[in-house]
Amino acid sequence: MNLFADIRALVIDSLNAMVAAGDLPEGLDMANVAVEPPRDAAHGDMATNAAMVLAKPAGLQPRVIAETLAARLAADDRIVTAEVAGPGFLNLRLAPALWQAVVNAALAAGRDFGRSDMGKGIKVNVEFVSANPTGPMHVGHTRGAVFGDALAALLDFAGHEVTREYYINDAGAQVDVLARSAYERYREANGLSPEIAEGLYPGDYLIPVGEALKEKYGTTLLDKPESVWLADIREFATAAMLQMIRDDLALLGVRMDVFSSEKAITASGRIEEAIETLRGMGLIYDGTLEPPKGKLPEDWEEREQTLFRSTAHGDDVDRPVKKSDGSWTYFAPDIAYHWDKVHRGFDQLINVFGADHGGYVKRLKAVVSALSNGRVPLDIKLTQLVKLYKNGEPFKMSKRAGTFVTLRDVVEQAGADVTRFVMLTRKNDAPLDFDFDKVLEQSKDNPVFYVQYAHARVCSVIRKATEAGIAADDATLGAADLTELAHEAEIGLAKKIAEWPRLVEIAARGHEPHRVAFYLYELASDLHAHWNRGNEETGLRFIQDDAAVSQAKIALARAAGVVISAGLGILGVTPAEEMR
RNA sequence: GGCCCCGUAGCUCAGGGGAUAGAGCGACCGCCUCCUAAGCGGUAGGUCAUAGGUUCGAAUCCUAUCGGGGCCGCCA
Repeated sequence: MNLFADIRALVIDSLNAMVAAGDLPEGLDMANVAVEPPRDAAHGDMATNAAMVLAKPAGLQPRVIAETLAARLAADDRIVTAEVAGPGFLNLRLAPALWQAVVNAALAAGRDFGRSDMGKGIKVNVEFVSANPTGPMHVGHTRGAVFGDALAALLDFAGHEVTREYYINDAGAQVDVLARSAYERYREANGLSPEIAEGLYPGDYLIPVGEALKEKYGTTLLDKPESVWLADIREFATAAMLQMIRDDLALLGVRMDVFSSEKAITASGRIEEAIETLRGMGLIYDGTLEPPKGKLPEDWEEREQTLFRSTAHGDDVDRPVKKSDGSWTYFAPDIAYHWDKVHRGFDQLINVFGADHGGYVKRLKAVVSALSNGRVPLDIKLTQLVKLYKNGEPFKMSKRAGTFVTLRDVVEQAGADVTRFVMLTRKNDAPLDFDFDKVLEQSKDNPVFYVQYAHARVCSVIRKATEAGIAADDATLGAADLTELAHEAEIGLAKKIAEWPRLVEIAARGHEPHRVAFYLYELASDLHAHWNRGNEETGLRFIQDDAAVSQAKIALARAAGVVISAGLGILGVTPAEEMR
């Protein structure tokens, strides 16, 4: 049940009736007609811009349209008043029964309240994390993991068919470096001193891998040339790293549906297929690139390479797919991988990358555009840096030094719920400060706590009522007579609840899970405020002497709790039943 | 040099064509005999970086400029 959608439908019907009656010309585009909550609640419950949007194409004064529309809307028994205001806004007041019905709908649907079918039949692939399998996940990966997982959950809630996917970069030079690093740890496990040369991965996490290699190979690989052991150790170490990454993701409650391997795609011949397909479109050619403007690299020299004409699909320059020695660039398997995704029948692709991959956005969009003939949109969400603070001091992370702060460090200190919520209370493209001290604070300064507390209060009311002998189970609350729920403060809370289905669609459409977090904060705030009004006006308390009246009021609280629970579910945060 | 993101209250940030631009923190003043005061109410605080443009209407869209960050052919 989406009350805003219902009323918009009523407005559109009324406009069509006006067309039929000759009050409006035919053929008007009503796509921009919106029904939304007014900025100022004093204006009414909902406002529509219909008259202003249609005035110009209809060749009429906005107020003329608004007056006629108002008269028609007022005839519907759901509309109490329809007033023309300002330049042509139409402010609507709705019958209290509609808001009460929202409470009923929330109780009937439970955590499914707000689910949408806007994504029905749309297959979406959300690729996220895709960290190199060369070490544990760090803080930056954590943000991408949380964002991608919440976005996937949001799209699912909005009715899409969602696949969570991880692309394993297990074919490039970095996994050779991993193999060499692991080999040194293998030597170490055999009592030799490791030589962690410059450029190898120095982290301790490879020590157990070295020991496992000793278990498997004993001393047989010692003092053998790299050509003997590289491939085997690479495979072994990559598998170990991937398992570590899966464990890290599990700490956050993130589970992937599909792991795609760069190595497998390369071996499958997909690269050649994809490049030939592009060549058939005239988008592959041999040529040379202009040197980058500004600071010229010292060793710049012109070389002929195989290039992808990405400029034909919106990129700024064409991009090399082959190095001058004829081997593939990193971009080539990416082309094959995205071609593979298109071929798997997805209708929309979403990639979540760190902001340092910003330079790849245009060329990947060009690839997907070319290979899907423009059918499949690719949205790339870049997550900005996370700055960690503790005791007022910034935490540094440096993968090279082996001293970077890992996902595990963060989750063990802050907990998965807190980590997830905090990382979602910011737009993906804004930098994020993560202060361990603030994030663990139990006060209203901490949004995680604040929202959790609101949910716990609802649970508390239900417990108290039950103890007092008032049935407050969902079935009873769902059947409660809500006509008692008429106070302006109670209707106000119901209105906030009514915004939830609309919020879900807006957030899903924009691929913006942070909107859920902000909405939950607002809803929690409304609930806390309403709770405190009970101090002054005892008639607003949830538990009253009369059981039936109590049940109506508790139903309202429970409806808010249901929405908080559903929203936290999307964010991957457990709703607290009590605070400790 | 080019491309991408950002610039909104003292601070951290929402809002991203619509009415008088919001929240939290910090400051100040109030609220517990009462379902959790782990909370609530109020006051103060703004040339929405700047300058043009589009529009009935711009913090929001476009252009330019300034400031911050990121990226920029054989690294992944």
